[in-house]
Amino acid sequence: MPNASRTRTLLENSPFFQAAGAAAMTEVLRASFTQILPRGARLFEQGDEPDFLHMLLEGSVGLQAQVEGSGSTMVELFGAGEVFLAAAVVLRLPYLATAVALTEVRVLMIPADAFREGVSRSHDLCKATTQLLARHWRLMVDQVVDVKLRTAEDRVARFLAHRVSEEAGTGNAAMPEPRAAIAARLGMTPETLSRALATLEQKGKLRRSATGALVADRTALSK
Amino acid sequence: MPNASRTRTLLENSPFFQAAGAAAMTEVLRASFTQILPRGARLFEQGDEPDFLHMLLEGSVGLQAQVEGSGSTMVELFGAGEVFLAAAVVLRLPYLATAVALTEVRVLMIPADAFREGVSRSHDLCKATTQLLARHWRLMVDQVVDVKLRTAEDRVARFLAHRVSEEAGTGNAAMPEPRAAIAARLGMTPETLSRALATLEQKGKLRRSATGALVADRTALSK
DNA sequence: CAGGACGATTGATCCTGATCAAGCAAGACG
DNA sequence: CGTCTTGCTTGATCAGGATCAATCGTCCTG
Repeated sequence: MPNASRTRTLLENSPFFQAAGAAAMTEVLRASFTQILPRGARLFEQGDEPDFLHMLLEGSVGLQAQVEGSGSTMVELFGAGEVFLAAAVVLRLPYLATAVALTEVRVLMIPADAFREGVSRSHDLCKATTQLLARHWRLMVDQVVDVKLRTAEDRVARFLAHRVSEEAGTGNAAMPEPRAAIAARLGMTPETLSRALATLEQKGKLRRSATGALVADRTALSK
Repeated sequence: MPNASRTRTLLENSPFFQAAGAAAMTEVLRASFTQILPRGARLFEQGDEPDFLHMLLEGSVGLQAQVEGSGSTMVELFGAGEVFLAAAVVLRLPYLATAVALTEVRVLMIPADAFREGVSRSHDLCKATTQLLARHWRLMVDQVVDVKLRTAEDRVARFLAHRVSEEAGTGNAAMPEPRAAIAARLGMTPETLSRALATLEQKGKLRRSATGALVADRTALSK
């Protein structure tokens, strides 16, 4: 399938597009364009004024926050179909984090002005934005609970279980992004992540396929 | 000042009310009422279907999330003027956390139906909601960064600095909520909070007034 | 094919903050 | 007015995960 039509399918099936409705979206999309970036590229930097709202069409992007003198973490990972950093765009406030391409990515760039105008003009688009932000808020709540309450091994198990449930069918947990990024998202070092994976494998909750991909027993993982 | 008019003032000055505009708000407020609850009361429970959007008029409320077998944390603290749990109301999804009154509170109860209808009818109210959610998302991002990257003592210092800056004028950091709640919000035990406060005091970044209230040197705290 | 370079894994040790356990101050109540 | 409760503080010990360090495997490149 060529890129153009795959983009359209992905777009139209995304929850955000669904909620906003085709009418409002085509308007906003008129000003948008797609871009392909290699692993390691930065979509924007912490502190920048937001010029674009992004929708990830393919690949994986990490939101990396750095703190003077204390290193950096991955605040969130986004996969294909996700629209991100609506918060900064809506508030016209500098990004709190840098967006890094963790794999090669194809990303739809929606100019911030066009988006804000769309939100102003279209009530449906505004409502869709509200739902998007509400969902994202809840994801962050989940993460806070995870980091504060669960052990490193638990967090890894839950992360894998979540990945498995996204990958409909096969009990396969894809981890296309570098270990260091996943570890940072989970609030641990790569060493700890590695050990947790080893432990889970040893407990039989996980095994490696011939290709090295992780195959998980979902029911075993969630407990 | 009697409660009724104080309520009106607080309401009209809140960022949410400002953004939504008086017209849309009066409509929504028609169905609302205020309630006074003692410390320890629960406004709603984790898992409940949201029946109300809440606006805190006085006092302090904590969002407490509990995890089977791993205890519970305070995900967020809300003070007077804050509107909370718009996310659950917007999505019609069960609350992820329990709301506990950490002091005696006066709270405006906005029926979820009335609010959702208001958002559907009024584009301004919808825009105000996106701004509210965007702000709340950023608060959670801040917290994730804090918990993952900073030491307990740093988090306490930053928390105090923030409280001081809210308390315009006097370098006074109010802590009306129980220590255990603050500690949980900061991702530590009450013991660790206590020790951190002692250390900051000893470093001269903090002192106690005659009444026992904490007085902080803001510039010293932030570094 | 040798030589790096980089990411993941494994091993040894250390440190922050949790846990367990007393003390202590202040209000509640018979 | 004593005692009981509750919340905060202080002390001693423990453990989960970080850090430091070495090894391994894979890919890249000359």
